[in-house]
Amino acid sequence: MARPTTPLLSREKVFDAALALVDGTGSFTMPRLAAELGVSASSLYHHVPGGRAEVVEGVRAVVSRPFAVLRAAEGEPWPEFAQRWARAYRRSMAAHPRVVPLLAAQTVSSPEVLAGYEALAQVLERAGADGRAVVHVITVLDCLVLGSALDAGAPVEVWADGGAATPAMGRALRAVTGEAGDRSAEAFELGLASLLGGLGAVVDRPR
Amino acid sequence: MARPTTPLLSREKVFDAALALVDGTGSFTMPRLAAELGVSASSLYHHVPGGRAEVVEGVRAVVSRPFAVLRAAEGEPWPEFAQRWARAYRRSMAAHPRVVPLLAAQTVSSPEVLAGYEALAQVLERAGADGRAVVHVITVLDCLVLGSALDAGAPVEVWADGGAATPAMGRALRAVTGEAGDRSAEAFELGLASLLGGLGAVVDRPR
DNA sequence: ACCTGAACACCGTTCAAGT
DNA sequence: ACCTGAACACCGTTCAAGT
Repeated sequence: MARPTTPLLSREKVFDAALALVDGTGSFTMPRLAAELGVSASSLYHHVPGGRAEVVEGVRAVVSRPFAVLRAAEGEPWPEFAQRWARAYRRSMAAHPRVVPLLAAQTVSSPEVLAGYEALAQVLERAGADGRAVVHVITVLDCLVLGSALDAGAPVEVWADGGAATPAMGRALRAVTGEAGDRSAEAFELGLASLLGGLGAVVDRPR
Repeated sequence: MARPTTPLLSREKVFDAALALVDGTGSFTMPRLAAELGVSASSLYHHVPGGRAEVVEGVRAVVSRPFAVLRAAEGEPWPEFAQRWARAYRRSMAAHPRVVPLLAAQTVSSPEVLAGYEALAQVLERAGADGRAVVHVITVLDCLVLGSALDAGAPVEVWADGGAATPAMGRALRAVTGEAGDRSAEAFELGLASLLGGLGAVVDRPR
């Protein structure tokens, strides 16, 4: 067919298909992605010249969208916004658990996602935090979110079947399984509440 | 040469060489690993029948050793041990930043590393924490450690050169660069202190 | 501009063959 | 038991060729 009258591909289509592939199978390859789109592998490079790494970054932007568009309301206190920020970020990632390890292996360069970080930096700055405090608070929240998103995708059974080798872990897990609620999300909320308490001192009274 | 009188390889040698390769280049492949060991790729499978995934798990065990051998002292209070635990775990990982994304992509199955988690579970259990509390506390600390270890390996320049798009992040980072001290480690300490404060309520007064 | 097929240098893994 | 080379099905990426 060579050049079709209307393009078969677009960046959007490529990223969406890649996300669907990772959600469904846990990984993606350029040939499989092309097949899914009914196209040859080399066609992808016309729309995504950066190749595989650019596809991953595009998937990051798609997955992070609900988080990346967050902006503080007029006069919203920083702890409120930081809480919204961290929750939205984790939710975005945890909704696509198999994508997270893929993203963790690559540095953030998507402008949309960077804008999400900038929003929090501005709120902290306006609250009177100095540079150190801004960097530390964002780093800590980022760590908890990323760690929790990874955790949300990992199967728990590992610990349980350790059997004789990990009796205390086994007991704790048996006590929790079958309960309502999301173990990973609950732990995240516990951690977030603790962090926001502790971080208050750093923002409100910069050293 | 076929079968040598004394084996050329051992599991230890394979794991150590893989770690060195990842530390040095950021990744490893079976052929490159074999070349580094002066051996053919197919030889590796005699010592590591599980292939690539087993090598990754072996590297995890090597990297985590300083953490995995931790045990609580007689009568050591749980917050003290939890702090030692989290610090040792993060230090082990942050010492090999390029290995962390590799490990994050794969579920923990190394018995040595699982024993490290079991040690913390036992301390929490003895302190009177119920199953829910044990699981939540370990999960939260695990998230912070893993997130921070990933963060420790990521380059920061990304934010700075966003330029006009991320002015507040840029200001904050310029204020911090050139300072003594490790940004990632400081943020981790801040987060750890906050968490241990907040988690106390859950352990000491299980719901 | 956009798609294709052929080609290149690489993967991870298996397996019969050697000692 | 331990190492080898050949083989297999697969990668990511490039590029000349077509419309």
